[in-house]
Amino acid sequence: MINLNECFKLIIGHGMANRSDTKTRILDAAEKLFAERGFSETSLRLITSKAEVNLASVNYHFGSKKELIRAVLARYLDVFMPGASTELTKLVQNNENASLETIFSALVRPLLDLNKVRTEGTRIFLQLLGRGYIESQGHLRWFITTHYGEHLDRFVQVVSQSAPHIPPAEMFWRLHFTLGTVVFTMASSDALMEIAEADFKEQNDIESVIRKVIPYMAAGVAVPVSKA
Amino acid sequence: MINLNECFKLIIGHGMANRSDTKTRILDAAEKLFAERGFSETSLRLITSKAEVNLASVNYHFGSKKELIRAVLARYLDVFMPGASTELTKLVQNNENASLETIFSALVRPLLDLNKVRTEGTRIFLQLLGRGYIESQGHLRWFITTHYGEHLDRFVQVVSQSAPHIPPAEMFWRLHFTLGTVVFTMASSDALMEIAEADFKEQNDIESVIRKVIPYMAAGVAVPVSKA
DNA sequence: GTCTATATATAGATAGAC
DNA sequence: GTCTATCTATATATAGAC
Repeated sequence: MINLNECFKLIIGHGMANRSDTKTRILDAAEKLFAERGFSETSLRLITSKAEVNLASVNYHFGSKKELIRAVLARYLDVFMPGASTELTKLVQNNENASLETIFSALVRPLLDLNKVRTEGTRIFLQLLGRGYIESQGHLRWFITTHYGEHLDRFVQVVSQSAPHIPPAEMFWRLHFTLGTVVFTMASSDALMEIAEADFKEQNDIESVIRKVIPYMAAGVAVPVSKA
Repeated sequence: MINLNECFKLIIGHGMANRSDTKTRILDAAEKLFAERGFSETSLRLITSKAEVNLASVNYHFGSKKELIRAVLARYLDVFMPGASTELTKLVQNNENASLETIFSALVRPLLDLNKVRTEGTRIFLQLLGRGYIESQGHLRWFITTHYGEHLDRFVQVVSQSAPHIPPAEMFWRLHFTLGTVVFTMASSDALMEIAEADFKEQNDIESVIRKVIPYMAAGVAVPVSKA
């Protein structure tokens, strides 16, 4: 008498989980929960129960919760960052003086491509990014800037070139205002879409929200510095 | 032989703490820690040890941590909200068609007045607001909208009137983008000011950051709606 | 690799003496 | 009103059998 589980093991190899592998199941469950509830409000217990894997497997595969968080984000950043850089390069080649709105819009395609990688990928990624910048006291900021710094620098460079009337120090502030805008919007996007639906009968998805926020941010970044 | 503590009790009444009263000491310690570290990262143990009061006194005076959080915010909102409404009223009386930048700027004085109420009051209040909107899953949002809804409605009304080319649904989104901008900026203001100092030798305080962010937000809210 | 069981830490909240 | 001591819940992390 052998049970179903043992039967699978015989077919696909010993020690290999039947369904998709445990590591992936953890990442998939974790990213959804992190995006919805935030990092500190999501326990490993909740993750492993949703993933239908053992509690101890998180530490086996990732070492700690912090490293799991980084792994969840890395899976997206490794796709998005090179994609974004490619788009920026194409843009600069074709159009020396692209507008800010064009530059921001160039990031939309790489963002939406994340939906091909995983269901609701775009929404989840942006919410994760939001949570990450807001919640974590440094370790994610550090992780992102050290691992993807060259892409970020490239972005800053292209934006600065497109708005040469903004001095570097002012641009620093405005890009952080922009980060705040997008990060907060994405972290609360579910709630905001619900309200927009209830109060204005507006149907939105993550793309339409992105399209709304781009003009706002582009106008803010480029507004002339007041002389006061 | 009586000690100093007993002596104070004899003078100012029994059961009354000598220093400022326990409730206030808790509020003062809590608001600093909440602003710096966020709500869920701040334990009652940390608060009471900084306040030099007993752990149990939080529950005695406030009932729960959630209620303490609300009390901390209420102490500021009760000053700020009426002040802001007064400024808006004055503005509308003097100037039917005030610009968005003027409207936002009208809130600066009530904000800075919080520095008179308590040391670093402005910074702490804005950081708390940022943390509150970002962290809490509803209970603070609910508290703010139900207790201060009329002031918020008034603000929305004045802004909408100043940008009549923006339809209400679009204004809803843009005001939330604005909320995100200010809230994220304030929650990370300490880090941003440090970086600006290190990288650009720029000395900033909370007022100068507010002055920087206003033109950004005003431009974003008023930018014409794209026809796409 | 995966499981059970547990170590260890820390949280919010409360009972009851004073 | 304030204290000590403790309850209860929940967290991350790990040891060791399989």
